[in-house]
Amino acid sequence: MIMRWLVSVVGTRLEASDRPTIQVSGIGESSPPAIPSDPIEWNSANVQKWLLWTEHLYRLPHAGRAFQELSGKDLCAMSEEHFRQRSPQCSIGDVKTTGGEELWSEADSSCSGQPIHLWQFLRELLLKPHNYGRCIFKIEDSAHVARLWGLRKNRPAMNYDKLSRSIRQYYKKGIIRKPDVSQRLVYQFVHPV
DNA sequence: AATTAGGAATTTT
DNA sequence: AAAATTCCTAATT
Repeated sequence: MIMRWLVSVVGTRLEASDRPTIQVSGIGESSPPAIPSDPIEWNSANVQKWLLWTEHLYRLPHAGRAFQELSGKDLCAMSEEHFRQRSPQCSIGDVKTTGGEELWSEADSSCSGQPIHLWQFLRELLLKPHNYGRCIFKIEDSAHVARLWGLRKNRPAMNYDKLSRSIRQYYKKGIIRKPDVSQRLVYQFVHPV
């Protein structure tokens, strides 16, 4: 549950059809350190590491300390109420219940107020559950990504030439950079240490 | 031929 | 005013 909440705050999942467009590469995975891909298998140390890292990277409210001794299994099983109880500051995600199934209202950038930023959009594309912590990515189909971005921004003339220029504006700001071994179409989110 | 890197002007929010 | 877009030149892969 909390996992789903974090994902919903942090970004949306990719549609299955869009998956091949942006692909996380296996190069230089620095953080977070080797953690089982399935949260269910995490021990409390793993949970702690992941929470702190995620909070830091995505500037979430600091709630990690409230979940100190929890295992991954506990964390995944945690309900919204339990979560609020532990961490009153974080009551962002709205939950709607439909026939027992909880649906997280989109707390992602597409409906929360201000215009979406390019880096947020890219992050959304990257934030599939299995991609926790991977932040070096390769754009497999630049034209496709540009098209999607143009759709999201209502900018039909968008192309990779322009999209990449916008990404380059992030170099100075320290949001995205080229990885140490620069490769075509490969970028890296700068994660705070 | 496609991608990268920035400068610079302009537009959008 | 910040973030993106548009357009462009030059260099690199």
